[in-house]
Amino acid sequence: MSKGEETKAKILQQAAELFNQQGYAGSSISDIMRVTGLQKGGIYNHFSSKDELALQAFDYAIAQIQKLYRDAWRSKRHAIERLQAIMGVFHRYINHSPIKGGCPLLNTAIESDDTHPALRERAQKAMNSWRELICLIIEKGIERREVRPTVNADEFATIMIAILEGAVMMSKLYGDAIHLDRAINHLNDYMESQLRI
Amino acid sequence: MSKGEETKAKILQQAAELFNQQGYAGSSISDIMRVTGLQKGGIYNHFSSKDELALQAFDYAIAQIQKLYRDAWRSKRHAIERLQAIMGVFHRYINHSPIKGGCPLLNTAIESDDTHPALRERAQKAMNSWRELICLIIEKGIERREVRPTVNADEFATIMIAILEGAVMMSKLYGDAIHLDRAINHLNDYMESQLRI
DNA sequence: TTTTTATAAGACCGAACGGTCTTGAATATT
DNA sequence: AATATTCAAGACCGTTCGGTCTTATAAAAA
Repeated sequence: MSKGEETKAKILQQAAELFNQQGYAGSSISDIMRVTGLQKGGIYNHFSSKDELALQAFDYAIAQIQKLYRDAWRSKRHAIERLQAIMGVFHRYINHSPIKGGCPLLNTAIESDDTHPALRERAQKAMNSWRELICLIIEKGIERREVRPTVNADEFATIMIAILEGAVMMSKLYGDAIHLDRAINHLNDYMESQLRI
Repeated sequence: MSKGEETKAKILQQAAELFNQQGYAGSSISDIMRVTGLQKGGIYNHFSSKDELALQAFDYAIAQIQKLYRDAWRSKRHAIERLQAIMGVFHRYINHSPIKGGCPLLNTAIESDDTHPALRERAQKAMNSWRELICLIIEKGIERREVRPTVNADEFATIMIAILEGAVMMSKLYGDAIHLDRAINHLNDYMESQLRI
């Protein structure tokens, strides 16, 4: 990796964290200069605009967590265990994350939905890929007789993601992990009683 | 209501809607001037700063929806019906709201948690009052033998709010009400199978 | 080692920001 | 009807915004 590529990666990492805490509208170029320790020239040499940086920083944040998901579910064979592994990654990511500020998908979805079409589209795609991952695990689980064939994968994905993201919002609001813990307990109970054969 | 009080109320209504769509950092005084049709003098005559307006606008938005909740649950006698009535208000509020942009509590919680302590505190209080309302309904329901005495009211409140808010995020992200509908169906099923005696 | 290229600094720009203050007009009070 | 008060307009202020461009230097290629 050349000097320039290294600088660009560092900007993305630090900008992603800043955006995740302060939002896109709430973060100025000066803020980015401060956290990166660079001047304007150093930033605009790699990104054509604040907007472009925001889009790439979001993609960077999502790519990071997607890698964690992939590793987690591949390490398990049973569908229920795979879903639990994903919840475990989510839990760890929120409580001691490489990118502070909670879930980038949640934060970006909330901020962009009425204001920033390009960012919203990226958030939609990230959400699609998460939903599809959950659906795939469940459908494979049905094939393997681990999950009841009556389960609607798409509906379960909605419920699972909604509870996790809603609970993160509450835990961050209070600075208390208990809400996310309750959400995960609820999902575990629900999977045992409604999904597992 | 005097002329001035009327103007102030109009500013609050329109600012609340703007903030709910664009966020606090994403809305400028010029934006407020545009939606209210007033000049700076007209706004700063009623509010000492943008921050003060933001706080009062949030309180205004929350007071509006709290009134709807109160009316809804008082119209029912059975605990399960009361919870369903609250979900009904939430559903209607999101889909054809007096204040566009989704749930102000969700939006404000997400934006304020790392950036705006005063606003965060207000969001915490609003969340507390929602949780307490749900707890109260359940505890009364237990007393009246409508709800199983084993139910943990506080835990249920977390789950109910998390699913609803998470699902609103998804429905707003996609512009598709299906996710919120699924969340409400899930909660209804859950209440029937786990709460109702 | 020399030459070329990539990289980051930072002065600079116009526009927009949040906020102040004076002033004329509209509204209440008497 | 006369007076006192409230109210909103809008010019104005210093600061910060996102973004551009030239330039010295560091890194890479020859």
